[in-house]
Amino acid sequence: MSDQPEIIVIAGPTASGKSELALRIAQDFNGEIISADSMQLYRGLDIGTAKPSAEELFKVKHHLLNLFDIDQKLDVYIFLKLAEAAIIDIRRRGKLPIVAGGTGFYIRSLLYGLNELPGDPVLRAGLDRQYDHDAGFEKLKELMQKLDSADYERWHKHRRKLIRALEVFKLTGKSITELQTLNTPRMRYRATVWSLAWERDELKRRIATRTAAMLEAGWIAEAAEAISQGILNTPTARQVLGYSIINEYLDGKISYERMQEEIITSTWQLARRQLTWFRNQHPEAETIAMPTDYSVLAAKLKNGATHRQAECFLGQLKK
RNA sequence: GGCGGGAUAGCUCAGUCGGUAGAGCAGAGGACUGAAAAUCCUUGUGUCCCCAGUUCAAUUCUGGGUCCUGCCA
Repeated sequence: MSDQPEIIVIAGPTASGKSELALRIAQDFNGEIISADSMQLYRGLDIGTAKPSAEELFKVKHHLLNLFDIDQKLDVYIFLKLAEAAIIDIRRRGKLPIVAGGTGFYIRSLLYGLNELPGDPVLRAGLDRQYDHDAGFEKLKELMQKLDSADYERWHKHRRKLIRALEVFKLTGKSITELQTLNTPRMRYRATVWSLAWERDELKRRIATRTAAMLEAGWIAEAAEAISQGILNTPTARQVLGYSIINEYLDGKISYERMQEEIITSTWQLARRQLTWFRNQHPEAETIAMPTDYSVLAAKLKNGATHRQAECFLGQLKK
């Protein structure tokens, strides 16, 4: 039985049916679910992030849901530490960890680890204050051009990434680009990784249908509440899709139909980025053409040896 | 009915003092190692509404037509 995977990962774009599949697998294989979703980590964004229902939460234990308030700042590293701890916890209790979510960056960091580069929240907060605005960006570029031309070349259009590069440079005296190239990330788990893939138009239809359902389920009231709590000005949670569009509707700037259309469009754009990510960043993943009968997938797991981590590593970073 | 404005990329529109045209959005592809549901990069041939006229040459000028739209009746 040593051939069995240590963890199962179900990835894919939004509205691809990850949660549903994870739930069935968890029930049939004595598992618990770890959400790999940057926004489900927050309390209050239930409908808007399509969190599992109370009933589903009752059936199967879920981890990494509702752990933070909306005004708290999050990042991959925080997720990574929590997810690693959750895996250890679940396995210690003899259960199967099932990671399910659409935040590819988080999933990859869990599977391959993050280079042990230093981070200093206090330093970064200072850098944010100094450079994370249009005026500061110009100064940041000038500074980085002098300090480290490799980082500057790579990131001079991404303010945030340049700030992180500066942070690492200040802590180590070295270029983040250089440090990231030091070792090749390899799979750290014996994992079965599935990437759910739908035919394009079908996924679009699912997104449209689900958006309508979410709005009918009370998303607008939920958003109004989050907005009154200031979500639009929070450091991380303000990036959630939908809420600022709903805000425009609440302000009377756009019609209901327009709001719904814009949400569907943004959701599709998200899905496309996710598809690009899973297509190119996950050599270990097996693509599952949806819809696929659950029985077929369950059989795959029972047969074991579905993981293929041994030969998987991420390609060298391009210069 | 009268007097205007408009008709150009899937959408909103710019432009061509006559040499067959370009932005934003959408769409497509890509990147991504501490904000990732974010951020960024690449990618634009379409009867320039129709017909006739002037011209070497008309989407651009002239005339007629069709369809939108504003104000007055």
